[in-house]
Amino acid sequence: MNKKQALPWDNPRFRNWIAVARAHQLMGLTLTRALQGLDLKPPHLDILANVYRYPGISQQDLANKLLVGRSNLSMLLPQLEQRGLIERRTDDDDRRVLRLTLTRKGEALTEDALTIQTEVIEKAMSASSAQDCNMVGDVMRRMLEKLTDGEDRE
Amino acid sequence: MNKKQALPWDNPRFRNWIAVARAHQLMGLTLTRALQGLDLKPPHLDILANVYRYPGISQQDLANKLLVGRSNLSMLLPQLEQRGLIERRTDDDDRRVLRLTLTRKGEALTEDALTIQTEVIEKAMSASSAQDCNMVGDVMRRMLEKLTDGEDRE
DNA sequence: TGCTTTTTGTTCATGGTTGTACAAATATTT
DNA sequence: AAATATTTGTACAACCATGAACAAAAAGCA
Repeated sequence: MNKKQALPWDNPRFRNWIAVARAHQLMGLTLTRALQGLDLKPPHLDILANVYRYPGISQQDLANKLLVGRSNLSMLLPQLEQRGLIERRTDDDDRRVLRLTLTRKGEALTEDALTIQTEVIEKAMSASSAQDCNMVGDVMRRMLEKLTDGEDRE
Repeated sequence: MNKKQALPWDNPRFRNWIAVARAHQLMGLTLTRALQGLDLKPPHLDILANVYRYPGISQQDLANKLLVGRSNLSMLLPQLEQRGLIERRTDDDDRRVLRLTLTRKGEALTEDALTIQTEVIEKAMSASSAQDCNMVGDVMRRMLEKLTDGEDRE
């Protein structure tokens, strides 16, 4: 009869990954709402947080870290620049690249936003032990390796 | 000196969640490329997979399952309908709701796409034991509970 | 040096997602 | 029964993200 040919939902890895996807999406929604008082959305915070952590990063390197296209940043960065959160200065050694840094205001806002994000994350993960959370991180980092490995060749 | 006021990246839960977010995004990119032979994108597959699993589901219920807005489905479903993958029939008992089902063609395509998705997932998670994967799923499901709990009250 | 190739960032057209405002059908209240 | 409220799906404008085509700068090579 071949009822439904072994539903993927019976596959443990499949089912568990779906849970990851749902959790991530719901986290995105929650974070969006938590950040709206700062007039920030998750994509903006991703940018700010990485410039906060890696001052002077180039747009290309930032795009690689965020796993987004360069054109994306070309659209978003001018907004953040006009809001006075970020500065773009062309590198003297290589006049193609724009180096990104946060302004005072940008740093302050980023710290506020990261505090909020951390609270949301800690609350959401509070039902799991630190050990379990580390296990999750380990599995994810192994996945990142697996996925980036098979990527270059081609 | 207050160097950088305890970076969130020093927080284990924060750091582990960032790994989840990156893995999810990279998985999305990988799946996008794996599906492009079928002319499907992940959002379309999400819809098809859920209609496959819950035939006769309403658009509202589907939106809830996918954690997206109704308007989103109002935009996407007509496309899938015109491609002959999905059928929308108004419920006789409640003529507001549209009940969704897959056509033969839609079922076949969905099965192909799910096979591909399952392969991608299994490959990505192949570096982790089944037990670890289950642990990940458990943590994620607990997060979903935590996040949906604090949501309604307001 | 002069030519080609690569890298970096921008622009533009396209498509997915959202929230708001709306119309129709149903449920609830009076 | 009549008025009101809620629910379901749609229309529209705004925003985010992408890939392709492009210009400028740098690197590699003849």
